[in-house]
Amino acid sequence: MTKPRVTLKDIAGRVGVHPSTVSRVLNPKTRGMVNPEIAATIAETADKMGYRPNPFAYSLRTRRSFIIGVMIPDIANPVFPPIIRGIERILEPHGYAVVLANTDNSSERERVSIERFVERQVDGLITATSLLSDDFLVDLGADVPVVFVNRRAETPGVPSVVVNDAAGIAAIIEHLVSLGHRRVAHVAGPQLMSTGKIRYETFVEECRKAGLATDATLIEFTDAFMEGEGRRAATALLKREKFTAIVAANDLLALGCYGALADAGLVCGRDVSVTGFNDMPFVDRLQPPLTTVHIPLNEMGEGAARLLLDQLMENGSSETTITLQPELVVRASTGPAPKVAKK
Amino acid sequence: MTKPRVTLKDIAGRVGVHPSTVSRVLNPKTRGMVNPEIAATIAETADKMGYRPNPFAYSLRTRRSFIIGVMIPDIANPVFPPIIRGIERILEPHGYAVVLANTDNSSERERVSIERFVERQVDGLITATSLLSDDFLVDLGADVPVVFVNRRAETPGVPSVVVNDAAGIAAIIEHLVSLGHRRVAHVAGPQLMSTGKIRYETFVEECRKAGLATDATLIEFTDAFMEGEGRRAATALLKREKFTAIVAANDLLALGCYGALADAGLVCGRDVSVTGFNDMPFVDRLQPPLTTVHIPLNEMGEGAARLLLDQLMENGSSETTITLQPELVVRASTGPAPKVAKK
DNA sequence: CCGTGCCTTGCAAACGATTGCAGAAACTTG
DNA sequence: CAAGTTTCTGCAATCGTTTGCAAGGCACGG
Repeated sequence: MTKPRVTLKDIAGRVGVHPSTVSRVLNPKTRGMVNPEIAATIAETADKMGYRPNPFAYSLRTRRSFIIGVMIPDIANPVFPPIIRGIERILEPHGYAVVLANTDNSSERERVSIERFVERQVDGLITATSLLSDDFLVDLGADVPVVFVNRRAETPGVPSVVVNDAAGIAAIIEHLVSLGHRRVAHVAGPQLMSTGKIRYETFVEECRKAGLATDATLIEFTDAFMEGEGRRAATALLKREKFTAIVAANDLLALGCYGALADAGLVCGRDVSVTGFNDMPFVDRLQPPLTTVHIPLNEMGEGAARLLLDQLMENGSSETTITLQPELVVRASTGPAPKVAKK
Repeated sequence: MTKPRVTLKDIAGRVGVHPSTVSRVLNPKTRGMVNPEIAATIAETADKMGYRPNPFAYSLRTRRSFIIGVMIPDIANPVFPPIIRGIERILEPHGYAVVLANTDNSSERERVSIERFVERQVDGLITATSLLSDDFLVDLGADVPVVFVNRRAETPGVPSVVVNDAAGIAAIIEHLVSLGHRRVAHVAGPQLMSTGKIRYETFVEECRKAGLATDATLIEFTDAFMEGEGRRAATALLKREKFTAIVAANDLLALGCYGALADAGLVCGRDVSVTGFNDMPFVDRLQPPLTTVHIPLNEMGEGAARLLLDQLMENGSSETTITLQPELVVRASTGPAPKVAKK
């Protein structure tokens, strides 16, 4: 029993004008073209009849879908929901809908997601921590505006919003040094991702500057920013090295470290300190609460959405990269270095 | 430099047939109509030319968008991501894209979200823990199939997937009784939501059956399933009553109870036991780990998607309500009742 | 050899908007 | 008052599909 939708023609018939006139009235940009009196009548009856433009007809004609694709590794990772809400907060008022794609860190799934997006003719793309190289889109022959979030673009000119990873890592090292730690291990993120790479490089650099131990064996790389990998890496480190603290490249990896420490019968924050990165929701409620670097997730989303809008509206977008400042949050997972480095 | 998309006409021109023939070949249902040899040629060149159907033209003609709207309170609430992934796992292989709407528990925002969905001509709707009455859609004059998840429909015939709340609450009470608790408080959910209501009613019923205290003052209602409300409610309870355990209507409320206990200088799990509901991600890592009722979030999403597909395909869908069984998970937030009920 | 029916295929009309173009009416202006 | 200009509105094409209808070709039976 669907009551058929009201169309421009219906309104036109009612008012006694041509559909194109109705179209012009209903489009703010062209409304000025038509006689104000008639325009008022049209607008009124359109309203009265409950007119809703048919998005397909509109999109077919104008090739604008008002859909934005957002590609993330996994919505179940608490880092992403706030980013997404930030994106939606900005985009929704402009009439855009957001379609999500979870890739589970698989570059294959990234490919098909993007292909799906292009098929669906999204007007723009926001992609978080992607594995693919910058030019994945030109390969597809599509010129969809893209914004990276939490991933630095190699190509200059590709807009992205990132945090100052180096500053965050530096703050962590400084904090650990002030607590007396001298041998600090690093559970590094995937080096294919810009965040993983920069955090690792900064870690090495800052340790050197601070005069800390810089043995290569104090570092263990992971394949993915996931808890399981963190656990594996920390276990390996505990097996081969002595240290009093672990700097994990993000919170999820830190969570894995918690597990490894528990397995080893060590108390996190007393025997070994652990730090994370991101300050994702709920890490303040962990056992123990995690010392980490807070990054403004909401603003990252909003920034990405704004950069995208800039491109969509062809405003000579002034800025192309937004860098946000992180902030160290000290909680109970870090404490004074114990006298003797635990094995 | 967008290379213009390949259309049916392009292919037709290349092969030397009419576009409608190409259309028939590319549509599995009508492919049988056309000469197999020609069909093969067409399929091949379509493939070679990289044909991608224009979704707008298709939707305009057929009035199917292949978009499903999913309405939830807040994606940042860890209960929902697994549900959403479940939905997508089922829907995506059928070509459907999912558009999310966060309502922040505002019925006003629910209204506008639904209106947006209808405007966009979604093919179906899945809505989680909605405040609106069952018939919100008929008011809109739209006949979009709907499935409720985690919300019981009042109207019979409206498909929904829910968990057996009563069994969950019963298990909790049984557990608390076995630990020696006699005075148990309840932080009840909003009574406008079916889950809040059923859990509350079952709580009262089970307390009575088990011979526990049933003072009305042992119960405090909340306006929303949110941490802040849980904290407020638990604080109020602590101020006016004696009890040794709190049954919260869900995990978020339980989290609020944690806060209230900490404020009062009480140790959760020793002085006062706390239970939740849902077993959302990360509650096993809380301080202390939360005793709660596990519900299969992924399956809820999958079930909802399947029920929706049933409606979309007009299969005489056999079942209309899926009820999933919950399971008590005992962790450290519950312990033996202390000798003297804490005030 | 012709009528009947099936198998293919093309034609053209939708679906519901947007928009360049042209013409009619109204208004300036000298 | 004529010529030119502006303002408004309608016409019709277009976006890329799908699909009812009709017609051509061919085989077959009588």
